[in-house]
Amino acid sequence: MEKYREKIEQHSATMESMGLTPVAARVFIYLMLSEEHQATFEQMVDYFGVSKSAVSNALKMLESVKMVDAKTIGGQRKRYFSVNMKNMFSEDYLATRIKQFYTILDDIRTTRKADDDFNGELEDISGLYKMMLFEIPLILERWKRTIALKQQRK
Amino acid sequence: MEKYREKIEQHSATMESMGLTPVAARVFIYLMLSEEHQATFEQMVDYFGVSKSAVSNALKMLESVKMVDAKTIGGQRKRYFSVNMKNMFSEDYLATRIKQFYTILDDIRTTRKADDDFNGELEDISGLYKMMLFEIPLILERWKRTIALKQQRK
DNA sequence: TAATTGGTTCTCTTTTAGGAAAACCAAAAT
DNA sequence: ATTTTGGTTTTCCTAAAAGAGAACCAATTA
Repeated sequence: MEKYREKIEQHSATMESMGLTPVAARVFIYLMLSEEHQATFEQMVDYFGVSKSAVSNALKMLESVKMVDAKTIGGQRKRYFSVNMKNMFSEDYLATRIKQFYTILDDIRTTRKADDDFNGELEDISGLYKMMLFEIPLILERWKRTIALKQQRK
Repeated sequence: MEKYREKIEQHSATMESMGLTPVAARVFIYLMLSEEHQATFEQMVDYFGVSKSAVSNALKMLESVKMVDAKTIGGQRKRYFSVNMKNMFSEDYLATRIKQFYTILDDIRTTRKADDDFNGELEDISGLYKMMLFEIPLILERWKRTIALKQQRK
């Protein structure tokens, strides 16, 4: 893992810009690069030289947004944490955000009953987000099929 | 504008959860609800009773991400700020974020030359994001056509 | 039963972000 | 030439976030 220090720093910066805390960002990248793409609590505390609470809270946060999950091996108490790709930016998560946004737009549109150009724009953008909400599941559907095909070929 | 106080508070909470600062969120919603969907610096300072620097910085931030822009009227120095719907979540902005993300995934995939299941997952998710990058312009294209049609009917 | 392991939670400190207040500045008006 | 207008920038303060360190706790092991 030593050889990855620099790379972890670099990618973590990007993840921080997407809203992760410093330690959470590092843990996330670390896990993806680690042997068997999983690691223990202790390994991460040691590697980064940060406190147990920092790692504990980072993991808690990452688990809460489904970016990471933990498994035990052979009934041992120790947990192995790993990045959970498939759930990460789930349909639900995206859908919620999109809905939140066009809900505001629609409300503003009906509140200001002006029927001017700006109301038209509000309607247009709201329409775009609704299209997105409709199209995204279709894209995901197609994506899943390409994956299924890939699996078959193996 | 007085009658909107509550509504502005309510929607601003959502916008804050999407990453805007308190004042930026309020300015953004205020502008959409205001007469002619535009307002002056002074109006906002007065309405919210916050400092000029708070409003100035909020506007600076909102302009930098293309959510708001300013125009002058009749060569006057005073600027009228308004929400810039069409640019807001522009293709470029989305594209940059999406690229940032799959760039990390692709780099990690090539770095850990493991060729295991996890590498497969990385490739899958990266593929999804690339699909998105490809599909989004198509959706935008169709969206623009529906808008054009609407314009014609007027 | 005591000690160890694998964390979590609590309290305290440090860092950072958001905003206030005042100084500042350029353009326009007087 | 001075004052006013329409902001911007700088400095400072406060509050919130991130993390340290120690205490804690439940499960396991000795």
